[in-house]
Amino acid sequence: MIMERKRMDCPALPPGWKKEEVIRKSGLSAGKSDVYYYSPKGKKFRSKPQLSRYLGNTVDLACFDFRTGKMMPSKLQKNKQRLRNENFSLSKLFWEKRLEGLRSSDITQEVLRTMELPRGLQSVGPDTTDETLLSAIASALHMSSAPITGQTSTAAEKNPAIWLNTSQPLCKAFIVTDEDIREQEEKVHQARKSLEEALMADGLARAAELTRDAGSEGKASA
Amino acid sequence: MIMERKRMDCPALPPGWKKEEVIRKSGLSAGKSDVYYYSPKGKKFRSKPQLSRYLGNTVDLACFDFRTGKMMPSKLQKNKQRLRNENFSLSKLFWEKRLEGLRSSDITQEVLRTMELPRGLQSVGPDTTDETLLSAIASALHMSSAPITGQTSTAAEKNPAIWLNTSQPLCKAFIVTDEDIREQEEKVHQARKSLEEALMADGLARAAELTRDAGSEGKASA
DNA sequence: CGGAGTGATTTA
DNA sequence: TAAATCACTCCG
Repeated sequence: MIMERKRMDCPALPPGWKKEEVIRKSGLSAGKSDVYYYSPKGKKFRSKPQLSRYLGNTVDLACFDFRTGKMMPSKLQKNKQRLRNENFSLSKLFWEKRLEGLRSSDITQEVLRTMELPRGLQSVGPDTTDETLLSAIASALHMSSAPITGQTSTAAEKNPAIWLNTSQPLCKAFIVTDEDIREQEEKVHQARKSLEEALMADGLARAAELTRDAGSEGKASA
Repeated sequence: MIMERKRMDCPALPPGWKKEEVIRKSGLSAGKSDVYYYSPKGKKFRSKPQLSRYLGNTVDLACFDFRTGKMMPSKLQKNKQRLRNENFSLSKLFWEKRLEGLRSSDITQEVLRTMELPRGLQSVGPDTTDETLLSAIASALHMSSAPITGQTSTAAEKNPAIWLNTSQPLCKAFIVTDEDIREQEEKVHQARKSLEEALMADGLARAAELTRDAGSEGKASA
């Protein structure tokens, strides 16, 4: 029988980290449980994102199952799917960002240079030849203008990578209407906003986490 | 741009019911939307089955389209077709379920005997007569036929185990239709699962608590 | 512990 | 496959 409510060593994490499971005793969720982790210094973590932010890339939590405290290779699959989608979004953001850059260098570009980027974004960023830019434009247009070609490419929508990697049927996407242009402008606007928010949020989160850590540890050691 | 996140009157439902549509803002399903309904008293409903269970026979939702909030006569056909097929083996399911209940009950009894139980549960556990089994079935049925007794137990809906603590007015639940039985088949299954989980969890929690207490007292008296 | 928001699973 | 339902996470 498992001992709940006790801080257990967690082999999947670095030495000194503990895991605790607390059963809810009443309310609608009676019987459900909450899982917490404690750093070697005693800081309490209540969620995987929180843990992730703290550990950064010192530990890869991609396969880490927060509830069980174990590495679950099976999760990798699902994460891959997720990553793919994230790459997708990031690709979109990145290229829309590029387009925007053609018109004006902007605040967001500044931000990008001055802070660490999400992994997915970095991997997309490096190649900036005209050819890839063109593909990206076509791709971006395609994604938001299915009606133009009459296509309904579910695959492309969910996995733009297939469009980004193919050198081919993008020409069709250039049959564009005014409305599509307007639509795209809105997309760019929203994308910029989203990106800024995401980056800001991430940066702030890290800062906040670190600040709190300092606070907690201060208390703990006091 | 449409204003989402606003509770709209829903003419297809009784007066006072509201409908809300919320767009998912992030994650894999970003852009998709969820539809919720709110009863006149403000209770939130997240799916048609949930709504159905609550409204029961007071409102016929056969043609009700949950997403749009409107009556769609076209839906009726499919429902009738499906029901006819299922009626085929309904009584059989019911009795199979009853037999299965005997077995399942025994399994749970094992659990009950091997660990300490919350006070309310103890009174239920030891007794294995047909009477308690009947009560259990009635209780379970009751959960899916709130309209019959006019009761609305949020707690019961979310955590069936809570019903084990109530001793009563289950007899009314036996005014049941074939469809109710079919639905119940699934309910019973889920309820049993939840119950076992809840008992296990609760038992473990108590055991842990006792262990800890014993430990503390030991230290204290030492 | 609650509950909104999102992931995971089931259904049509 | 997508839509509908259900389950869970995560933070207040």
